[in-house]
Amino acid sequence: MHWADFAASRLAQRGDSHIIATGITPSGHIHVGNMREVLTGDILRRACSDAGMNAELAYIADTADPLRKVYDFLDDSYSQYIGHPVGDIPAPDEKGRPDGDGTYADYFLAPFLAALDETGVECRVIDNYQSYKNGDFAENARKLCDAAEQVREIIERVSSRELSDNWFPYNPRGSDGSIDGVVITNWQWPYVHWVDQHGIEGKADIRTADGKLPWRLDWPAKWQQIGVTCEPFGKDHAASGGSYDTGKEIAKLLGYEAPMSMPYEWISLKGQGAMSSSKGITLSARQLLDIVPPEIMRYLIARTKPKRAIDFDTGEGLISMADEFERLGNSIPSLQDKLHSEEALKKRQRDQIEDTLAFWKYSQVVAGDSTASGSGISFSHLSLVAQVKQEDAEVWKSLSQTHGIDEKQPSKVLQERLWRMRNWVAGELFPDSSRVSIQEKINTEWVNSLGEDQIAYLQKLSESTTILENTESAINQWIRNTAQDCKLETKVAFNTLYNLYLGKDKGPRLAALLSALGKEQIIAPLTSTLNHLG
RNA sequence: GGGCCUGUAGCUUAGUCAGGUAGAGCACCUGGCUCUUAACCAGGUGGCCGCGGGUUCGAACCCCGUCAGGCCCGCCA
Repeated sequence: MHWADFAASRLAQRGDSHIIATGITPSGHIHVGNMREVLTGDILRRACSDAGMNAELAYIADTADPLRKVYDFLDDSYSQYIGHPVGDIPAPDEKGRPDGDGTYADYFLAPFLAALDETGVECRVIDNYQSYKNGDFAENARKLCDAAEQVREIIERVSSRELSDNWFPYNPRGSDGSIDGVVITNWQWPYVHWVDQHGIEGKADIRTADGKLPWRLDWPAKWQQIGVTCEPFGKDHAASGGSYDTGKEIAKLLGYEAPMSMPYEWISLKGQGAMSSSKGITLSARQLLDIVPPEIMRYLIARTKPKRAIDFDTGEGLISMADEFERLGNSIPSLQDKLHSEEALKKRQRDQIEDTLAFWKYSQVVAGDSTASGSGISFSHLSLVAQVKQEDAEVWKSLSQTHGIDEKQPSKVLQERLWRMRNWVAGELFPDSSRVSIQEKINTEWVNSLGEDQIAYLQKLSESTTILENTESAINQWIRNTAQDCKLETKVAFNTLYNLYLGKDKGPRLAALLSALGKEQIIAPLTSTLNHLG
């Protein structure tokens, strides 16, 4: 059974209506790791719907969280905003100065939400800072402040850590707007009285956004307010004594049963380590979707159990995963037939087929549409054609010859695949091993190792270039017919030509490659090789 | 120091909760396609299931220990 269906079946035992929550603090570029959280939630939501339950995904933007530090991508002038809610401070401009349009939170949130939309994630966005302003936290904040000693006991016991004497279940903002270094002097509904690091005194109304609950309390308070029944979260929260453990007890204090947990592992970038904004190891959701088709991003998450770490390879690994996805799409009908046929399947086989079908189902950008995501063209082939053909029209023409697509009206999926492929090929993430590079110089060692029959073949090719037309089919005929004339095995002929042009034993469709090169470039290596042989 | 997660073929992994001959995909090899070999189709090679012990008729799975990687038990998410 697919992990999402399994989780849905456990949720079904709790009730038939569910709110799955997910959220992050928009303190910087929102990266692929965060994408896993949201996609995990979205796939679970679909699984619940498929199982006949009502299910909604709530995306909580933690905009009330304070700016922790001046990140590398920010100008030093941001130091004045440390401790201020990210939903309340200005966005950075292109130089990282706090002079951009809109809020800091929106600046990072907007592209991420757009990326979610592209990936087929359906969610209700909840702005946490706004929730504080609306007074949504008032009741829970009151209960927690009234039960301050009990709350302290829970956190100290469960996390086995000692809280400072002046710890209080509410962090008000001081006279400069920062929550850092503010000490509580008194609590009387609805005011928390404080003295800040400048020695200035004041009071915060907990029915407003004059401050916020500390994270370990903010979380369970939100569960209760929103009615969260399940939440995927990073493995850090899941560790014993971590925020989920304390959250469970705090929720009980608030008279609410904690949501079902769903811990997930990190995504790291292959060869670079864990995603970390501060170390500069990061791939934002936007950067990702500029090269990875959304259905393939979904596939990555859907096929991997949440507890398993993902080492994301944006190079060769992406090509092979995308090819796998394409093959999977082609095999769906036969898998379905196999599952429904009378043929006796072992349980293991059946499970495996069911899982595979689920991978495909949950990868679809449009839920329920099981045909739209396949493009019919493998990634590896598309990468080649995209490199060889500069004009899109030429790509469609080539694909119509090789794969029978409609040259005039390529599918939308395919068009999007191509622009992403072009972005990828143009950037640094594209793997060198898949780059097509024509040999600049002839490899004399290789030339000297050529057999008589191969030399005769090259000779014959060279003699017949004058009448050669620069089309794929003409070039293909030229290669094959000449080989036949020389009584050279086709296999050897191709091997020889791959070595001549690419310096490799194998390669992409040679006729396609050569026709894109142009006649002069076809002839030059032939001539220089024959000259070398004298 | 205390706790949690992960370790299965060269790579990605299923199976661990409910013990019953270790299953896939990629790569590789072979064959097929009077279209090419990085396209497509069929078949094949490849596993002391991290390691050591225990329970059992029987262990990848349960128990104890051990090694390796990651995470939490400060702030913050």
